[in-house]
Amino acid sequence: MSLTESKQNRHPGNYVPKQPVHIECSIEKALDVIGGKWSFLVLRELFGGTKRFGELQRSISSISPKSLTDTLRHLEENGVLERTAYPTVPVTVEYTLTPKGEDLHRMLKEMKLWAAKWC
Amino acid sequence: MSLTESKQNRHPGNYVPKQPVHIECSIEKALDVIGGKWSFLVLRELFGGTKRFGELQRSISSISPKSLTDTLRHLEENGVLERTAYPTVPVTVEYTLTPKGEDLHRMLKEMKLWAAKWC
DNA sequence: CAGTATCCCTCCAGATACTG
DNA sequence: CAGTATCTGGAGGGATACTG
Repeated sequence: MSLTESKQNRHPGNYVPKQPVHIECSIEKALDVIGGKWSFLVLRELFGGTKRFGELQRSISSISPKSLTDTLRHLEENGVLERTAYPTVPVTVEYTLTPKGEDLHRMLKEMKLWAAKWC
Repeated sequence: MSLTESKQNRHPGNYVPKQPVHIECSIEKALDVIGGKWSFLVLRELFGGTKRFGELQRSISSISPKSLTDTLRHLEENGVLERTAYPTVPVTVEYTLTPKGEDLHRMLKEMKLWAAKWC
């Protein structure tokens, strides 16, 4: 599945659905949030606490900066994480899960349980 | 996300990962099963009981036969559904969830709960 | 009925290079 | 450091026609 986003396109060339799709708020929405190729890997890292861009890039084997940015942006737009920039030199940026993001934990846990049982 | 499959390629041109990927048996595996564009829509139908190819095609808005076949095959390979063909004329084919497939229900339910709470 | 077989084309992932 | 800008191949999905 691919990721979708709102009409106003902040990200040239990425995450634009073929046709604007009305996402009914249910499984489809949940899958939109975690279904991306990298989403749950980023989330997994953030469950361990606040992380910086570089940290994420290093801990997620060879994700390109573009893919990481796209994924982070998509998660941010869906309100599961928060981006905070500190005006240091050079810039410092931190990513933290929101309560909505933390709450994904139960969902992910069910997935692990299912896989553990059947695979 | 896209779907992945085993090395022996039964489906020309579809569901072939760019590089063969070792799927660790966890969230990744669960996402591989339900993460496809059509997978959970097919599953949703089958939770309501056994269905035939044509029924699925009609109830899932305008899915092409090719995509439906691909999705069903992928779900079958992952052991979440079973295909049964009856030698009638014309052919009758039924798709039914396996226990492994039925058990996806808890997972899907968690997704709905999350979405209901936060969206 | 339940699929294959093709063609075709979109469009996104990943690589690379660059920058405030 | 934390990203953009740009280019590209090829998967993956639709449309259509056909068949056991």
